[in-house]
Formats: sequence, structure tokens, C-alpha cells
Amino acid sequence: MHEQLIANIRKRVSVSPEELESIKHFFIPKKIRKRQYFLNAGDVTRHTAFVEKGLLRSFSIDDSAHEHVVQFAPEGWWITDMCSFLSGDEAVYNIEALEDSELLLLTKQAMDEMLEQHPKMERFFRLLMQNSIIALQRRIVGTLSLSAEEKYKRMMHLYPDILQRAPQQHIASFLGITPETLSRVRKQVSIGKQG
Amino acid sequence: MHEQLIANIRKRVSVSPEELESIKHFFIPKKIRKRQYFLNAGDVTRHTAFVEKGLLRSFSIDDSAHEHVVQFAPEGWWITDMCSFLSGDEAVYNIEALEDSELLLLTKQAMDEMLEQHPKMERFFRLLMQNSIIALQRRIVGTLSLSAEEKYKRMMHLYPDILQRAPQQHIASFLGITPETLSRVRKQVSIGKQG
DNA sequence: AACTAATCTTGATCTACATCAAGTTCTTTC
DNA sequence: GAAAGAACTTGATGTAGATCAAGATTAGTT
Repeated sequence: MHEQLIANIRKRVSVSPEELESIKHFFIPKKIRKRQYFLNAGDVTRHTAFVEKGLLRSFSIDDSAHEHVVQFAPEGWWITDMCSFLSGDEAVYNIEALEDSELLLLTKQAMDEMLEQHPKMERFFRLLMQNSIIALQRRIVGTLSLSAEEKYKRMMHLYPDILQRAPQQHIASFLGITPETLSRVRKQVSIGKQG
Repeated sequence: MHEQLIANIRKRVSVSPEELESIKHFFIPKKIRKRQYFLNAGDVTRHTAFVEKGLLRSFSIDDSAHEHVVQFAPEGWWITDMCSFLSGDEAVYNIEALEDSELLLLTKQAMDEMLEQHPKMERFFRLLMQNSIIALQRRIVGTLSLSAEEKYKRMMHLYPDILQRAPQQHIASFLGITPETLSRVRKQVSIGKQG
């Protein structure tokens, strides 16, 4: 149940088997079925989730009732509404399971205790966040500078896996284009490949 | 010379005056004049910069030679090309001073030593990055969901200071619109106010 | 102070993508 | 396994904002 988590931690910091054993116990396993919501915008979440298995998405809904996918979280990724989790604010994002998923949940309190007992984990989370920032900055530039087709092609090589697993409407939303445009772009790209 | 830095650290973690004194010495003060580049895309940077005074911007240049402002950094903010700083990759962003500025530079090595000697700073940087992530996610959603006018108004209340200090072409680029559109939006908004 | 160059404004035109609409295919579910 | 409902495709039309172009301000330099 904790394989992905352990691999995820080991990738960034060196921890002894004993430490890992202790760290594991701060997490609460939870299964969530496809289409179930892990978080509804407006609620306050006490948890941050590590995805052991499955796929989730976080998204906001704007005034025109359009959805905007903020993040996809497949195995090995973390997902929450950070503002709500850290500050107890009302969440602005919804989080939905796109597949039957297995999560490892961390409450704010458990996280603080864990960081207290295992200072190495401060470093772990810092490194994790550094990578997020790099990816988010790139996404902003991509959103501002690429055409619909370029955005799609970029996703093809950055996240080929998610492209296979997530419904196209959500991929379109993640890329900042409509499902119709994505459909046309896909046709275009597939013709370009064979022709 | 370190007032902003000290305030910035104190805001997030509690540190003794002695610790602060030690921490200060990991930073190298540097002045940079308006229009000077702190970093050129393609170079590798050894430094991350804390802005004591002044204003900088980081930006990328796309294939059509358009600039895209990734970040503005006024007093109290940090700026670098993270990927280059952390991994020694070639920088993808340029960093330019928009005003005569005073920076406090941290090399990767100094940062690692500082984190070693002052584990509290791990926490400090983690908290700093959490805030960045929250802001970046919001910016992505804003970029995808708001009209040009809404983007401008949002900036008016999120960063009124930068709106005053940075040239409009760079603000337009930050918002993902052209300078012409920004000019029209500003006219529109100012008419709306009085009329 | 006058010259130069950058920045900002305004108008006319163009275009990538959104929107609307109607059909098709794939998924649930009972 | 048939019916209902999502999700995807395709075409026709609309539009926000880009691009192009030319003038008006503003700022920097000698």
C-alpha cells in the first residue's frame, strides 16, 4: 500500500528503513471510487493526498460555469487545495477521482508532527515544491505562448500517460482550449503523422 | 542592507539574533542598475537573488520573438531561474532589473551550507515555496478564465504597486495580452470609473 | 533645451479559437 | 443486452483580442 510513497521519498532524501516505517504511520490509507469527489470547492480540507494508485484532477469553476483543470495527479503525485489545507480557508478547487484510486492522506497535524520528528521531511517537501514551481512556471509560459496544436503536442511528450487515461474534455480544460478545438487538433495531428 | 531579508525570514520562522547574524553572512550583496541583466537565457546561474530594493522581472522569449514575463520581483521577493540554479541547466529565463536594485545573492553551495547549519531555513524555504505554488496556480486559472479587462483589474488589486512601477508592455506580457490591448483596457477602465 | 529613442495610444483589419448546433460513438446501468 | 446518457466529432458562424500601421507622449542623453 505504500510502495509509491516510499519510492517517492527515497528519490529525494535518504531515510533508514526504521524512519520510513515511522513516516508511513502518519498517513491514513483511503480508497476512492471513480467520479467521487475528494474535495468540494467551498469546503475546508484537513488533508493532503498522496496518490498510490489511480488518477485525480483538481479544477476550479469560473463565473461562466466553465471548468479549469489545475492539476492531474496520477500515481506518485500529491494533490490538495493548498490554501485550504494550510490556512483552513475555504477551498477554491474541486478534486475528483478520474479512476478508482488509492490515496494516502496526511492531516495538517500529522504533517506537523512528522516534520517535527523527521526534519529530513522538511527537505523532502521543499524539493517536491521546487519541482512544482518549475513545472507551473513552464505551464504559464506555455499557456501564453503556444497555439492549441503546440500545447497538445507538448502534452503528448510531457504527459503521454495522462493523455491516454484522462477524458479529452479534461485534457482540453487543462490546456486551456475547448473540447471541440482539441478534437480538431487531434485529427490534424493524426493526419500529419501518417500523411 | 539586510532589513528586507530579515523581515522576510522573521515573518515565517522564529530565529535568534545570533542565528540571523550567521544567516546574513551567507549572502553576497550586489547592486544592479536599471536595464542591466542579472541573467541571460542560455547561461547557467549559480545564484538565487533576494531583492532588498528595486524591481526585477524574469521572462522568456518564444520562437516568434515574443517576450513572456514569468515574474516580477520587487523588494522582499526572490528571483532566479530555479532549474538552472538547482540543476546547473541552461537558464530558459532572462532576468532584468527594471529599476536600480540591491540584491542579496545566495550560491547553491552557500544555500546548502546554510541549510546544514540552520535547519530552520529548510522550513523557511518550504513555506516560501508553498506560497509561490498557491500564487502560480491562481495565475494559471486566471490566465485561462479571465478576459483582458478582468486580468487587468485583478492585477490592480493584487499588485497595485507593480502596476505603478513596471512599464505597461511588461505588465501586458505578464497578463498574457498585447500592449495595445492593455492600453485599450486601461482607457476603458478609467472611463468606467468616472462615468 | 533639443535631439533621439523608447513607450504608449488610437484606428483599421485579420485570425485563431470559441460558441452554437446536430449528429455519432462510446459507457453506464438496470 | 437494450436503453439512456455521457463524451466525442464535425460543420457553420461569431468574436475577443492580435496584428499592422501611424501618430502622440514621455524619458534619456549630450
